[in-house]
Amino acid sequence: MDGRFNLDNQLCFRLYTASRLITQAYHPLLSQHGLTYPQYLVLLVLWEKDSQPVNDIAKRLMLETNTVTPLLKRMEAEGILTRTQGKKDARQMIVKLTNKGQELKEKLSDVPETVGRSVLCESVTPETVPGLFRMLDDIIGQLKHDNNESNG
Amino acid sequence: MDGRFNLDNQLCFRLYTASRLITQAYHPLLSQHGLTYPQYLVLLVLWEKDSQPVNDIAKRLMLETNTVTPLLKRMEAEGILTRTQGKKDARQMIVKLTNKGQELKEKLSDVPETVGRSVLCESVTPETVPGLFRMLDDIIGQLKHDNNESNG
DNA sequence: AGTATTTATATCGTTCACGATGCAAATATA
DNA sequence: TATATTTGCATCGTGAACGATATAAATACT
Repeated sequence: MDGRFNLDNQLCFRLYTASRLITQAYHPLLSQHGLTYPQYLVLLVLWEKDSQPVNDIAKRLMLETNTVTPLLKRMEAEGILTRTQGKKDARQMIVKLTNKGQELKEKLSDVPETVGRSVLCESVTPETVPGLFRMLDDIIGQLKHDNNESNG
Repeated sequence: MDGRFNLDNQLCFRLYTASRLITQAYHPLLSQHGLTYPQYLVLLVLWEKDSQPVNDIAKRLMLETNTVTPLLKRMEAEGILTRTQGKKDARQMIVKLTNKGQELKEKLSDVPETVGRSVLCESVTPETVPGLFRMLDDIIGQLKHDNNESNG
């Protein structure tokens, strides 16, 4: 009768599950290089633009600095990047890839395609993906706005 | 040139972000009742069908028992449910809602609608949601299959 | 200049996720 | 019936996420 509480009707559960499972799909590809999925996301950001303060990385990933800081420290301990105090602004920590971090770009070059292929199916095709992206981007934009509003 | 590594091209990042943000949207609604989002998912499962072994709950949520067990223990400590050894099979722990757990169903009755409204936007409407569900279900089905295969 | 506020980052505590592993009960096989 | 395998759940260790809070540097204000 009242399907409000039905798990199968929940958008969030689908997003939560899809996110977990696709992260699991990345796992074998990343773990052989000692990386986790969130660490891979940091690399994507730094490959795009090297030498950024913690805050810019966090904003790009829509994460808090209290999530990103320990993550960066682990990556620093692995020799993937360096964290140095900013010169203009001594509060900032500038994050910069090491050679090892830059070399990972080549080593992981087939990851996007491999994972991309693994999600293609009847309803998810090169034709339908833009529509899916649009909906997810809209949801993200909406929620980012709402969540910020309710905090102040 | 080569957009393979562009964060904006990544499906997983969108799913990961959308999942996090929508979970954050649940937070104020759930935390006033002392619940987390994964705990709310357990309640959805038990409201659907009370008195289930740990394994059935884990399978329904597509989680491992080593994730679900501590979660259930915390909920037991809160007096939301009970865990009792199965009679037919002494290995099973049967999870059953307490009165408090059943009463939460009424107290949380407006949560699905509230969260549902908060994600509606131009491209996500009652008309387009079934298509979105279809794609997410396909992705989940695909990855569940793949991930199980690669383990054995 | 001196004080208040904001900003950038970090620390702490709690709760997931999950790989690896352990253990006891149930089941299959010899 | 004895032994091997499978199954259901739990424990342990690690790495996120994130709310709350702390701290120091930068900025605004008086």
